[in-house]
Amino acid sequence: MKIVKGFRDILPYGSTNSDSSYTWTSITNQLRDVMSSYNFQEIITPVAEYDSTFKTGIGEDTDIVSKEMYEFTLDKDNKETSKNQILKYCLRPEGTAPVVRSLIENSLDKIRSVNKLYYLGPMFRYERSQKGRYRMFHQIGAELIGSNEILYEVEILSLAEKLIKTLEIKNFTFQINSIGNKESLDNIRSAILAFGKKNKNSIDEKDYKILEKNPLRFLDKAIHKYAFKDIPKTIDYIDKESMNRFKLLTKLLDDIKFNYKINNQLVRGIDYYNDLVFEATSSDLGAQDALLAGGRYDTLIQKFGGKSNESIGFAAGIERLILAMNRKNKYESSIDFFIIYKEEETIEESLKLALKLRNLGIKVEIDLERRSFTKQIKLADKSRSKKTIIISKNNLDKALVVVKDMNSGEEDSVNIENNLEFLINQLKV
RNA sequence: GUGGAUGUAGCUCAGUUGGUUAGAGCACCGGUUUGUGGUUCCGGGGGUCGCGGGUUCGAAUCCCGUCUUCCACCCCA
Repeated sequence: MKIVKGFRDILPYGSTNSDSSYTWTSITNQLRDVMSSYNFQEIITPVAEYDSTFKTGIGEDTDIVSKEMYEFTLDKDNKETSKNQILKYCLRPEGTAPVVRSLIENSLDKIRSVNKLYYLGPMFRYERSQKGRYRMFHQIGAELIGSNEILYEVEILSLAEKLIKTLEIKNFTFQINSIGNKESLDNIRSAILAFGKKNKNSIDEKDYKILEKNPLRFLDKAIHKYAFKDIPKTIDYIDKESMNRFKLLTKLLDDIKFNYKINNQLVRGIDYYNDLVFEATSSDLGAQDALLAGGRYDTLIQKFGGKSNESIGFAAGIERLILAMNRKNKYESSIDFFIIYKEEETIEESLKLALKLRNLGIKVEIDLERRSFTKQIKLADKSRSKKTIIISKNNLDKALVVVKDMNSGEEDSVNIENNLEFLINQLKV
C-alpha cells in the first residue's frame, strides 16, 4: 500500500506547515478571505476534464499538455459511446481552462457581464518532483472575465500581492511585461528566430531546437546562458495600443506604490496570454521559485466557442506560498476547555458538562480513561488548552466548578447552573 | 527524460576493518516527584535496518537490480 508518487498526505500531526492539516486549513481560509475581500466568488470545477479542454485551452505544443498531463481512457466508455469516438480524460493541470469551460457551459457570461471568480484545489502534472514541485499540488487562482478595463489589471495585481502579504511572505518580487497582441507576438517570434539564426554558431544544439520550436520559450529560459548583446525585447515589437496600455499600467501601479520590475524577457509557458504577463518569485525557494503567475487572455473564451470576452487572471501555488512563509509551527491547534475530574465518581457529571458546552460550539476535551488528576492536568497542558474546568465532588454538590487559566494560573469559582455564560465570556478575554 | 545524493523505531540520527538478542535523543504509554500542569527520576511498548536477489559459516554493513525521497537540469505554480 503506497501513496502515488509525487502526491502527499496532509496529516493532523504534520511536522511542517505544509503537511499539517490544521495549518493547511488556516492558510487556505486566509487566502479565501482575501479573495472574498476583493469580491471574487468561488467556482468549484471537477478535478477531471476531457483532454480537449486543455488541448485547445493551453495549447498542444506546450510542455504541460504534450508531456505533463495525467491522461486516461476507460474501457467501459466504449459500450456507451459510438466506437469510433474515444473519450480521453485527464486530471486538470491548471485551473483557468476549466473555469472558462464552465463559464461558457453554464452561461455565466450571460448572467453577468463581468465575472470575478476564484478557485482553490488540486492540480496534477506529471513531472520529476523536487522541492516546491509536486505531481499533485494546489493552486488558488483568480479570473476576471469580461472586461479589458486596465484598472482591473491593477486590481488583479494588487489582489495577487495581497495574498502574498497576508501570509507574511517577505522576499518576493513582481515582474511584469507586455507581449502585445497576436500580431506582435508573431513579430517577436520572427525577430527572435532571426536573431537566433544570426547567432546559430554560438547556441547549443539543444537550445537551438527550442528556439526553432518555440522562440518565446527560448527568450524566456535559454537566453540567460549566453552573453548576447542586442537581444530582442518584446517591448520593441508590440503594437502601439498594447504599448500604451503597458505604459498606462505602469503609471497606475506607480500611483498606488505597487512594487514591480519590468522584465522584457518574461513570457509564459501557456499559449493563451496576450498583453500583460506577470510573475511573482521568491528568493527563498530555490529552483522552483515562482509563487504565482498570470496575465491577460483576451482570446481564450472565443477559442472555447464563447463570445468575445476579454479576461485576466493568475494562479498561485499554495505549497510554494507555504514554503516561502519560512516559519515553522506558527499555527497550532488548541482547545478552549479541558475538563478535569478530581474523583472518578464525578466522571459522568463531567462528561455531561462537556457535552453541554460542546453543544454551544465550544471546543472541549475530557479524558474518559479515568486517569489520575495529575495525569489529566498534564494532558490539558499538552493539548494546549486555554483553560481547565476542575470538578470535585464537594463543589459539584453546590453546582460549582473551578475554572483555571492555564497561562496565568488564576482560578475562579463558577456556578454552572445559573452562570454558564460566565464560562463562555471567559473565552473572549 | 538526464545527472548527483538519500533510505536504520512515529521524528532526528548513531551503528567502528562484515561477527552473536540493532542503539540514543525526542515523541508515545505507565509510574514517580513538583501544593493542581510545562520540572525530576524510573520503567515500558514499538524496527522484516526501503524492497528483491547475490557473495559469505555469518550482511544494517560488500556486490547487482529495483523503488522512494531529495538536489540540479528541464519545466513551471
